[in-house]
Amino acid sequence: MNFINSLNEEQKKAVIHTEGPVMIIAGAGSGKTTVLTAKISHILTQNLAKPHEILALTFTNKAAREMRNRIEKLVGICAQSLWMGTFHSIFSKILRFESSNLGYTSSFTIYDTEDSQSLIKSIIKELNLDINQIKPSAVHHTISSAKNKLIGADQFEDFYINQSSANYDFVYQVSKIYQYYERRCRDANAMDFDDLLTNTCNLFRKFPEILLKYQHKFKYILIDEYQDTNHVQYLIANMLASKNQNICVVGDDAQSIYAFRGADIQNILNFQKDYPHAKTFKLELNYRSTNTIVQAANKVIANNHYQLKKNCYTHNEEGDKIKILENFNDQEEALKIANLIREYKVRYSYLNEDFAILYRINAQSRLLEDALRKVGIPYRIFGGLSFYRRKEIKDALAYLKLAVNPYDEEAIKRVINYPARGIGDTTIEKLIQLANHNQLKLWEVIRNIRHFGVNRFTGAVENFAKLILQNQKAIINLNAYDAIQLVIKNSGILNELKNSNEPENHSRWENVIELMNAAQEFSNRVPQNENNLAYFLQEASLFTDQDEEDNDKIDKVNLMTIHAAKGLEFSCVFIAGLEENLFPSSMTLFEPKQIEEERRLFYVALTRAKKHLVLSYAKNRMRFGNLTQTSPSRFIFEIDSQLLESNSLRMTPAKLNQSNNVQQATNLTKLKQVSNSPTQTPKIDFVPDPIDAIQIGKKVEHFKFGKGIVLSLEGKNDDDKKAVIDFNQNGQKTLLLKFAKLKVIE
DNA sequence: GCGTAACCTGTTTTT
DNA sequence: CAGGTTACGC
Repeated sequence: MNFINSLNEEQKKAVIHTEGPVMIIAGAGSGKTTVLTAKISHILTQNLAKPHEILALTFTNKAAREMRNRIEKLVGICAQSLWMGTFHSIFSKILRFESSNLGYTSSFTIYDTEDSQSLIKSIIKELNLDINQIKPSAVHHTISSAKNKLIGADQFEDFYINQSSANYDFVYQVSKIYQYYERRCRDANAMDFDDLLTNTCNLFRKFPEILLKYQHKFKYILIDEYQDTNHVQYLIANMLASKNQNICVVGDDAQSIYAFRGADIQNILNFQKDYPHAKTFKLELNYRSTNTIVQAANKVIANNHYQLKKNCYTHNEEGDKIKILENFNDQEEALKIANLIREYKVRYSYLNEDFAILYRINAQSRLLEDALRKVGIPYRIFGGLSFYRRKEIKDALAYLKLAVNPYDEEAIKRVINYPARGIGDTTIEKLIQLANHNQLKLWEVIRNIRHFGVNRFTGAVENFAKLILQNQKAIINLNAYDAIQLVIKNSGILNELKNSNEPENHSRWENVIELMNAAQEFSNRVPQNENNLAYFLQEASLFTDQDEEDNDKIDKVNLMTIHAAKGLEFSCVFIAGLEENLFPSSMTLFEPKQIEEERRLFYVALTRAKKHLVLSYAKNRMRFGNLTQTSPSRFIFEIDSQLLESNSLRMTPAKLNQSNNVQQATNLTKLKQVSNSPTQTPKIDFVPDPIDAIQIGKKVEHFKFGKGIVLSLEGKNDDDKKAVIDFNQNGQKTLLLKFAKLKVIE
């Protein structure tokens, strides 16, 4: 086979070993995608399986699409029937077939993060809890990680209350919210992102015959980016593979950067334990970067404790040294980067698209954009607000969702008064109350509003119900495009936007039109049986920033977060904002494990570069609206200084972990940030006995302290005045507690 | 019920 | 700085 001959020896071995469990550890730039594509093509051309018998799970839709296209070039049109996509999209598809077994209809809708948090927020309000103490985002995160461990609402309290670091109050409240949340999602015939995984898992556990069907169906299972799978994904993959044992996982533990989202690096570290007969292949030859870049990356990642042994190397040229860009402040940084891009374009004959500027947080893009505009360099920005998350698009989608699933509570709340029909917050609250008291679903109350007596708002609610019912009827048997046209027209959104005086509403109008174009494209693309609103909405819900297609072919510089850059490569990479507290992020400074994830993130950033690498930091940066002094990131100093341009680093590293004093100073900074009165200096009282520390607030009874100090802060209320910093023996692990908002870093 | 203006609060990363 | 929330006047 032609495509096999072009591989190197290791790659070839990994490709032709098709039977039994296989783990491929693929270093950055080692041709991972090539191997996966070749492997699937090999299975097909050897007639080991039909396309629809192969399940290939990827991390993004875009990765799936690209791989499918490449396979199609090798083996032809049959690649279209491969089961290839993200965990979430493949499992949604399975869940639509099997939904009735779980008590959903096949037209269930999907709640994105915003929907989930909005629902949690209303539950918190209904329970009369303080929104400032129990934050919806924190609750959602806690529920989400519980779901990823397959801990249901009924087991939640038992599970977490036994943890030594548990905050009883919080656990109790979340447990309650969790139970309501689950119930409301089910009533709404909606699944959140986590449900798409846990429901699939539960489906297979409860119905062995269904599991068996899919075990037989999928002769080969391949999983890309295995280092970023979470526990549920891991369990499902193992269940599906247990019959044929043909599971091939591909990944690089050094590039695991999604632990915050539940990814469990142990999945890849333990693969050999899970499958003792597994064959492991290591792809260590880097085709992408210069030797300088490969060595720098190796040196950095060597500082991590949790990793598989690997020796990445390259036959590429030595290449130029890594440049360090020191700047007075963040504005100067942006401007210098922009100017350097202009310079490099001439010196190395690069195009705009050969450049990427990577950063830790999306907020950093603003200044960079300003500078690029000023210098006249066109740029393309990835991430930020993706098309399907914009307000006007979500409004339009809400009407579409209601047409297939009127029970969708979040969709109802979104558009019941948009365009305005005189149904305000109080009315909505009343409707929800009616639903709760009568054990009904929100839609059932709205549809039968007259049964609950006649009010000022009855007519308005009735009209809304009529509109939804009308849409629901009208779209039966329509394809996605025709359905959208009809529903959008009925909704009155376009008129609302068109008649508005506000200038930004014109572009919103254009976006809604663009949504209709997307539906047309969808209807032309998908097979007949999937050409309906439910599937279109599913695609929209699971669409991510990283899937965004370039809609123009103009040569532009690329701007994105490092997370968004995973899997991409550029000739010249700038990493901006390499400062302590920003990268590594201030949120991660206390836990070695989190620092390791930040380091892997840095590793990912470094290894995106093919030829040139510029590391940049500013000595002053605007944060919280005021100027703060910074010190260069510890990660810069982990690179061999011989690999850096000489004399380029003028500042010395912040002294880390040298003594408790320094550690305390860091913690104080941190505390000041947390405190409501950051300008005031905290007074420090040393408390020799840890018991004293425990007695300060009732809520900490469940914590175990090592040696601790107590700080009294000049806060607005009593809670703000109390904080405890706890050091364990080696002075490394730090717990930071503030009773007002107990923030625990395990 | 709705619109505006002052006010508060808090910053990772995203399927 | 920015977004989200509250207070207030219509």
